[in-house]
Amino acid sequence: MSKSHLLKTAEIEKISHLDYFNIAVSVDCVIFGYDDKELKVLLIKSDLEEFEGLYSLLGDLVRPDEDLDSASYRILKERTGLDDVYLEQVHAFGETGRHPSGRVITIAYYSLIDIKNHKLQLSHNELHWHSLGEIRKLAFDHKKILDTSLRRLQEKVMEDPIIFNLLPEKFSLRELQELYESILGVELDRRNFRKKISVKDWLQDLNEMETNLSHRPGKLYSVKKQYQRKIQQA
Amino acid sequence: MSKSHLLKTAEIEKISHLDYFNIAVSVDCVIFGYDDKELKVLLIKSDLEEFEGLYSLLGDLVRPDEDLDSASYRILKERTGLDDVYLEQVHAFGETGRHPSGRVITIAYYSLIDIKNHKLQLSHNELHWHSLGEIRKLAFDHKKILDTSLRRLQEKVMEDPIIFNLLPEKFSLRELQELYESILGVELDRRNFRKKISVKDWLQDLNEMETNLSHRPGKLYSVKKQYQRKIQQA
DNA sequence: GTAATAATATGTACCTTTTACACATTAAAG
DNA sequence: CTTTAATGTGTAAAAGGTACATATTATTAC
Repeated sequence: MSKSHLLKTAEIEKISHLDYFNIAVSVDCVIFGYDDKELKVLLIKSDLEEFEGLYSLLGDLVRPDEDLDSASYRILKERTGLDDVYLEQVHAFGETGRHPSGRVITIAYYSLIDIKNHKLQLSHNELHWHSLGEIRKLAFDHKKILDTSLRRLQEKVMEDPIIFNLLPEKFSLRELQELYESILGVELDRRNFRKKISVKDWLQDLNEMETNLSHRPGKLYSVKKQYQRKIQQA
Repeated sequence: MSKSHLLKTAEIEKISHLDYFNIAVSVDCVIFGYDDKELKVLLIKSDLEEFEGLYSLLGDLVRPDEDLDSASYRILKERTGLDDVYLEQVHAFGETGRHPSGRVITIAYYSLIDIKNHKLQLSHNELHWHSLGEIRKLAFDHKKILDTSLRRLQEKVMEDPIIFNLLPEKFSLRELQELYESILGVELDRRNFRKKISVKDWLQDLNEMETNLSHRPGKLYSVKKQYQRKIQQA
């Protein structure tokens, strides 16, 4: 059961005579990463016949004895090996027809991880990073979940210092700006961007420079300790 | 079952041997109203022994064949007789210990209704309007749900024309300002408030005046037709 | 070692939005 | 017709956002 959040039809039927307990609850994680100057999301090939060839988000059923938040942490840990991630609940999706095998409502979370730093065990898992621009269709209602999560991330990213979860510990202002541009889908003016960031006072100047570039290196920064929040409560 | 969203312990135990289907799903509605210059919320006396004397939000279990949104509409309709209301999903609350009788996760919605216009059948129902300032403690985790919903309403109310769901069809700018002040918990400057509202262009000047006042009456406005949205999608 | 390259770092003028604040007007009541 | 209790309105200052150009620096190629 932990290998997939998909329900087998037999399991649904076994309990369908019970009136109020034949709704299954799952958690789906929109795992955002940033690499190669593009915002990406971690997807798995759907193993459901109905969705052959399509990818889906990572999810699993919620266990009777675990909190919703814990379930999303567990899924991330099981699938990626990571346990030090930013996670935030987005929305509950519960239309009757959303799962072909039966009634499953799902609570969507998004998470932000630093692809480079955390080496995932992707290969044996059929997990792959997909650029957001290239995703047209996903299994279930996962495209809608992805869109909603991205919108939520966009709304939040200028207000709260969560973006640093997508970056390595040390980064330049250019890298930070490029990441903002990927998330927001707009180009930003460098001088205005730096002004705006410096007003927020999120960054620690490390007095170090980029290395291994074929041009003038930029200063390196990290996020100040007090802004390294990983968890977001309701 | 439709009379309450509370679970009887026997029902929980009957299905507890099933691994993934003994999570019940409920919907709880934070029903906001505005009357007597105060923001109010509709509560019912808890019929659970554990919460004797406490009030709780209106909720019910989600039926296997109904969408989450439909469930929240149904609850509102059953409890208040209203079917023309603004509803928006807020958050899923799913800690293991949140319901004393078993595992129940709940999806919270808030709704905005015009108390004066819609005469509810409150009496036979043990339903009562409570001023937000006076609520200290509620059954279950409903205080937390209420706080989260209010915060969400506050974030949204200056951006989207949803506030008019709390007012009668015709209202003065003073009434509108007082309502904003109740929701946001701050005092607003009259001239600046009017400027801000007029920029948004949400209002239709009705060329009518208030009546039955012992002072100079104000102009009456209504929200423009195109902003009379009732439903809010994910 | 000098020039070319490709980036970093920085400031100012303009415009828009937000804030603070005061006085003339009006309908009703006495 | 005076008092009351509210409505309706504008302007100046501050803060925040936008548009925009030049000097500097580490590296690479010659």
